[in-house]
Order: sequence, then C-alpha cells, then structure tokens
Amino acid sequence: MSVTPETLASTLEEIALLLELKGENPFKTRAYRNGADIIRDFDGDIVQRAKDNDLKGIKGIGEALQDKLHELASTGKLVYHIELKNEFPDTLFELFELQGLGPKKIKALWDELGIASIGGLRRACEDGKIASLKGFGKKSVEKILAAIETRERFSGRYRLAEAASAAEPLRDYLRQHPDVHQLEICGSYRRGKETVHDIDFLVATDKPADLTAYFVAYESSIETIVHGETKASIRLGNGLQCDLRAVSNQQFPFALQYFTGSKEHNVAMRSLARQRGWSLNEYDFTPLGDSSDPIPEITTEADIYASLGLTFVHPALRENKGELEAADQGTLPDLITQENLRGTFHNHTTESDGRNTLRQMAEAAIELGLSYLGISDHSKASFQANGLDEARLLKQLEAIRELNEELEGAIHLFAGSEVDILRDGSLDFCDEILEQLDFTVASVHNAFSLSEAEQTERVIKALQHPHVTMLGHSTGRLLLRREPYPIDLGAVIEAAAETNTIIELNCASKRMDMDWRHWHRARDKGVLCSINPDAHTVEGLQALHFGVRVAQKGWLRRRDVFNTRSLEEVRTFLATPKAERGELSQAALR
DNA sequence: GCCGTTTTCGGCCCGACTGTTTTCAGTCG
Repeated sequence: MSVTPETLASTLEEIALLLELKGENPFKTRAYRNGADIIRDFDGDIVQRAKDNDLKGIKGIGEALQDKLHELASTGKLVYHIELKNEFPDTLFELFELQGLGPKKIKALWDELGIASIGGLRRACEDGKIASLKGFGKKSVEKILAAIETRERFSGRYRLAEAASAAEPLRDYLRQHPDVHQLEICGSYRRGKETVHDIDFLVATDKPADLTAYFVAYESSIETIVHGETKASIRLGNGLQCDLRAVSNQQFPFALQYFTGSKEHNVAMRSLARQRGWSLNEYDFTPLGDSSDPIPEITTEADIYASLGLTFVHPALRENKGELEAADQGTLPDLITQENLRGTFHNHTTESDGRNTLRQMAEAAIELGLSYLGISDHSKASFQANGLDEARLLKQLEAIRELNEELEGAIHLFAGSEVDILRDGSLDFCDEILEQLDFTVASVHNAFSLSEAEQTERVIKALQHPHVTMLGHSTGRLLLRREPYPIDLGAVIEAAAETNTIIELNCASKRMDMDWRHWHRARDKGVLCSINPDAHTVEGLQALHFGVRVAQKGWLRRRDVFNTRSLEEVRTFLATPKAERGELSQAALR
C-alpha cells in the first residue's frame, strides 16, 4: 500500500496515544500530535519530502520526527511504532471513544483488570469489579455504562444542516431568558464546517448559574453531561451534544473569539498578542511584563483583531490557512453573502427522482426571491433515478418554455440536464440534443472504483466538451457515509480553468462537494463557482443558505460565484460559445 | 520531542467540572 500524508499523520497520532498510555511526558506526546497536524496542513508533497529526507526547517518537525517520517515514507513502516503497538492489544483503542475515559483511566483498567475492549469493560462494570478499583467508584460505573450506550446509539458527528435544525430551537429557547444580554453559537458551527461534533452556545449574563440551570432544564435534553456554575453540557434527542458557557458582558467578545476557534487560529492569535506583550485567553488581555503596550478597550470581537493590527476575520475563515497574514496586509476577501444570490442551477423535478413538480419548484424559487432557476433532471444512464431519455427531455424542454411564458417577470427557468459522464468520459446525450438546452451539469454517478488517473481523465474529458456548462458534485462524497472517489482535483481545477467550465459547489447537506479546502485555489485560477442545491424537493432549495457559508469558507467573493449574476448576465454568458467565455468566466482574475 | 530577541536548558495553555478523596487527579475543550 502506498504511503499518503494521512498515513504519516495518523501514525504520529497513534504514537501520541500509545505514549500517553505509557504515561510518557505529556509534552512529548503533544509534539507527536502537533506533528500530525502539521502534516495534514502541509502545502506541498510531504510524502516525497519525507522520502527524500528533506523535512529540515519545517517548524514543529525536529530531528526525531524527521527520521521517523523518513523511515515511514521510504519503507512503508516504522519500527518504533510497531514496537509500541505490540505492548497493547489493538482493541484497547476503542476505549478512547468513550466520553470520560482518558489515557490514565484506560491504563488503570488494563493494568489492574486486564480490560482491553468495550465488551470487557461492560462485563467488568456489571460484575462490580470497576467500583472497587482505586480512582473509580459507583458514579464511574454509571458514567461508563452511559457512555457505552451513547457510543452505540449515536455516530458522534452531524452534518451542518442537521445540527442547525437541532441547535436553532435551543438558541430561541435561550433567547427567551430575561438575563441573557448577548447570545451566539460559536465553535465549528459558527465557522461553517460541513460537519460538527457538538454545538457551543455562549451567553453574556450577570446570572451565570441561573443560565446553566435553565439550559439543563431544556425539554428536548435527554441527558445532562455536566452542570456547573458557568458551564453546562446536555445531549439532545439525536445524540448531539450542546455546551453552554456563561460569561460577563465584558468577557463576551473574548469568549466569542476564543470559543469560535479554530484551535489553530487561536494559537496564532495568542502568539500575535504575545508580540504586543499581552496574554490572550477566553476572558481578556493581560499584560505579560513591564514592556507591554497599554491594553485597549474591547467591546466587540472586531476590537480584538483591531488591537492586534488586523482587520476583522470572518468566522468562516478562521482555520489558520493564511487569513491572519491577509488580515495583517488588509487583503482579506469581501465574502459572498446570501443576499448576493440571484438564482441557482441543478434542481430536480418529478420527471426524474425529485418529489415536487416543475411548477412547485418554480413557485418555491419565487418564494425565495430568486430571479432564475436551472432545471436539470437526470439523464437516461441514471436508470435508478428515473433518468430522462431524449424524447422525455425534449418534452420537458417544451414544458419549461410554456411555463416561462406564464411566469414571465416572476422567474425565468433555464432548461438543462444533469447529464451522466459515462465511464469513458463521453456524455449520455449526443450533441444534437445537448445544443438545444440552456445549460448542462455533467456528473459522475457510477464506476467510482476507477483509479485516480482514470477517474481524472474521465472527468477532464467531459470538461473539454463544448456543451458542458458545469461539473456536478466533483468527488461524489456523501458526508459521514461515503468517501470521495479518488480524483486529482488539482488537475480538474486546471482543466476547468482552461475550458471555461464552471465547477459546482453542490450544497445538498449530505454533499458539500467540491470541498471548501479547494475553492481558494480554484478561485485564483479563475474558475467560476455555482452554488447549487441539487434540490429534489422544494425544501431542498433551503440548502443554499449552507452553500453560502461553505463558499465563504472557500474565500469566495460575489464575483467568483456565477449565480450571483443578474438574469441578463447569465443569459449572455450561456448564449456565448464556451470557447469564447474566457473574459466572462475569469471574473476572479480581474 | 520541540524550540530559542528567554538560544542548548527549561518551559511547553489552562480553567471548569466531576468524582473520589479529604486536597486533588483526570478529562474535556
């Protein structure tokens, strides 16, 4: 098996875990974990550099890690790692998935009782062996059994839209409390991550204890995980954990910044603060010594950034991927907002596998304030999705034209197709059919197991087609369910730029594909994005809201997103032959 | 194990909460 950056990172992470189990120096384990983070974030071919023993100068990777990564990359294994692993049974690692159990307790369970699996732990709890162990008691047994049950019932991660529908009623509930002065959801939710593992609520109040009590009394809570004076955690019916922190008004901007993260962004922020002679934490700035600059007054989160000489960093960008350098130079992007959207593409109807009719979809889009809507039902190769053959497609085309006359002035429907990219990269319809359409979304729906090279070649061939307007869900991933198929997105982005092909940001909650991590680069190559909901129902159009948040994470501005353009601009674009769209496409480069 | 306008040793983020123990260790974020 070939070594990937993930192989390197997860090996270091496993070493960190093993060292913790052995009770090693915590700073040593942190160095391994830190090394894993550095590898995951590394911009460049880290595996090749490790093979070539060319890792010198990367901050956080010292001599010891350089040697180990070199061994791992060049031989495919690491003796140090294997020897460590041999000291413990493999099943021991599943115990780390239980809330409340860390390395010390797991080591004690293994050393004292030989417990090495969740099954074994459950039996020991039921036999009463745990309660008599030093450091454990009756409550520990209850907590462990509850944690085992929680792990069995819930997956632990939630898609953004799914988390939103659970979190927003709770936000409304908190808002009703008379002693809440300010309220915000922080964490990865505020940053617009495509999946989250918990929701962090932050309130400003003079009565923190009242608020934590009110929070744990929320009627949809099925479990109180912790409940203190200023901090509480509950679990909702779908398993989602929600945390509350209660601070003063004065502390609020600091806590908001701190709990929004990301961790990496905050580490960088704290180091900027240190350069000014201040220590930054979740409550305030404190002077580090005599040489400190005077501490400015802080009333908003923006004040914190300003006091460090930075422009305000939108939460979506706080991933330590160049945003602080850009904030320092004043070159942060003016991010797209939901209000900028004028229409959208890639929507299904009852003609293929949608659940609402053409008319219902059009009316829902009017309701949302959109001025155009692209319809693209599946093509015939997607037999499982009731894909349209040529005759049905032409009939739908006619129906769309008729409805357009009726809805003139309210909305314009663009007639398209989500045309299958066949295994060899050709399209499911011939050119004579395709040229009658206003647009096409070309998508891969089968043969996911092609090699990376074959899949990349297949998709690039489709991008070169003169009638392919945009590429649909570019990796085929289903969040938390199916991995992306292997494809070289760097090459796909290059090809999209060369052929004036738009790439879709498919914002159906289960997809969010192409991933936000690639958009900054695509943007800089001049590739246009279209934020498409892939709606199969009228409710599906609501996904646009989350699509905008993910586009923000990708550093996209209004001009980078095709469907922020006016109806007239879109008409002009689509009426222009693809080869001549260069000027119209490359808004980002101007 | 990593790092250095604290530069080759000594520090590395730390506060809130819980349970067990009786003053604190372990976990979490």
